Amino acid sequence: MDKGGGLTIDSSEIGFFVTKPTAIKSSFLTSNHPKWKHDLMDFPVNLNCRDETASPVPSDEKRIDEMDFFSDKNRLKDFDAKASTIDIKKEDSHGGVAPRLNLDVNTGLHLLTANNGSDQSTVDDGVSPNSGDKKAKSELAALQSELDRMNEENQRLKAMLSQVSNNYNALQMHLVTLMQQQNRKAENTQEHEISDGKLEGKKQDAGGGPMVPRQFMDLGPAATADTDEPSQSSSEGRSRDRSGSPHNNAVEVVSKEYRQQKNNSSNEIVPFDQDKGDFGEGRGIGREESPNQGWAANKIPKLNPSKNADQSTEATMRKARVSVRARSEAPMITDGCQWRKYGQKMAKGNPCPRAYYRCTMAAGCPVRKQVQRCAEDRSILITTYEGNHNHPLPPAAMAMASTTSAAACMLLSGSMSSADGLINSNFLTRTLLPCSSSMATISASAPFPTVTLDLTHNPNPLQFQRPPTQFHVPFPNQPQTFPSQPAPPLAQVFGQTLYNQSKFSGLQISQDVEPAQFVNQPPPPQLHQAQQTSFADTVSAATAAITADPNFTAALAAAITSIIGGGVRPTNNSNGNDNSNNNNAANNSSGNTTTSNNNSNNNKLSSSNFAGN
DNA sequence: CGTATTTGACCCGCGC
DNA sequence: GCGCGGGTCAAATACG
Repeated sequence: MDKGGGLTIDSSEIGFFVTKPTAIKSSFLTSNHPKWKHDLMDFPVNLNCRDETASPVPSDEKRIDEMDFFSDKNRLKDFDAKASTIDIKKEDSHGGVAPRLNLDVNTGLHLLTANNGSDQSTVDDGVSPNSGDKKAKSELAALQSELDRMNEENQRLKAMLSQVSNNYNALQMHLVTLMQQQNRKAENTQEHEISDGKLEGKKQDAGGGPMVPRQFMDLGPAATADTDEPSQSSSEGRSRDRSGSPHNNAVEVVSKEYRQQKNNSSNEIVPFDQDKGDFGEGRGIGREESPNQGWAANKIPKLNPSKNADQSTEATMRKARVSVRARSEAPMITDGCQWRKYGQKMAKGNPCPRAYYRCTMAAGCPVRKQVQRCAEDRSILITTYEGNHNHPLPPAAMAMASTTSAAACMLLSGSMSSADGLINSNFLTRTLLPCSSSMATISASAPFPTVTLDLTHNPNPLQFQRPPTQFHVPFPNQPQTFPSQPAPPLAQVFGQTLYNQSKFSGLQISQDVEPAQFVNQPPPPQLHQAQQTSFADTVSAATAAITADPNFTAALAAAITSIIGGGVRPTNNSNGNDNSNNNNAANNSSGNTTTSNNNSNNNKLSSSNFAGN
């Protein structure tokens, strides 16, 4: 749709929620113009019309007219009067330019063709002869009726979306309530266990009622949800991976992953339970990332004959991946983690090799990532993450980890928590990156459910040029994230966004900052209040507000965008360069990666890994 | 010499 | 059953 030419209406832009469930591309027609923001939900068609000014008409004239014309939909309805007004003004100021101007106006109304010579003659005639005027008026009337019809349809779609969103939110809240009840029951059960030792019956009672929410939103094997360090037997019993294979390491990793997964399951119910062990935020990330289990773990379920339902869920979770597309000449984007390359393969359909990295910040960390250049545009680096860290993360790694984990969680919540993938996928698309345009792509058709964060179409290049503190994730024990970095890592913006938004997805978020507000006390939806508070509070309040008001998304997008970037530019002519610069800057300033993405090694590795092959 | 990278071989899942 | 492709291993190699 972003390639849609001229003023042609794209159905996905008329109602972005009417999209395919399998491959949804966020199409937030972001524009920071206040009028655009205001009309975003009411008349999204306007935005695309304005964004793409491919007409040979001088851009100054056209832009001004289109801005005035489309920025207020009411003017469309009163077009007759307004059109003549514009004509007069233009004639006054530019003289003979008037015909061109009218051409633009008519083009905009047609919304179908970029240029229409008949329009020009029509409107030219409309200035003088009566017959032409009538013709123009009749045409305008037809257009107006068409416009009304489209508005009506849009309203209808909006109503549908609102209803669906309300239902979803209601279900989500209900789920949270049930989970809390379950948690209380579990606690009571434990108390009883301690007091009178009656374990079995109580556990069954406790687990009997809340089974629905668990099935509904199970992000992990919940059988041993309350164990901090689940027993080896239970985890290993379910994590048999290539038990006969020589991949002992994989088995070990998988076992750890399952333990982690169980923690995830419990923590999503106990949002304030964040002090298990010393993982801190890194652990929080790991919990969020419960759906992302290690590469090797993808093969587990086939060797687990029991608990089919759970297995399918687990398989889905483990297969979840988060792919980040960014323009970068560096061989690898800097995400703050230490990676060791353990393989490289030529993938089918791509002349560029795919490099395999594993996290080496801690022994047995299951996180893997694949790095590959885009076949179509080799300036685009595709980094795919999978797995959750089992160790504390440095501040520099938090953003990307938050990004990937939150994206994965939301992806899985969307794909698993409801049978209606359409709704959830769109919900996810809308909520993943409301401040960006065409950045989040959810692909359920791929072998693995994948969230693709496309940073190659950065709608607001300026946001990366801001001081890093503007985007600093306010982790309490990380006072300085990138003190010397000229530009924040690309992940940071997304990290904050996704991290916060993952809260209202109802998933497990238990980082030290801001105990999950959503689960217990969703703040009231007050955008204006949010805009005036700190960034963290702002986003938290805003995300919580979404849960109460689905129509709040557009406003939130504008709010976050204004906060983060100070303004979204509808044009993205230099996006690639900006992103590329940003990535390189991030690479140059980070010394956390042990792979050769530092200054001296960039060229070497780049040539050997990607260019040479 | 220790560590990281390279690269061919191997394992596994999947489709035919 | 076989071939293909993705993912991983581990010996060889490179590098500081």
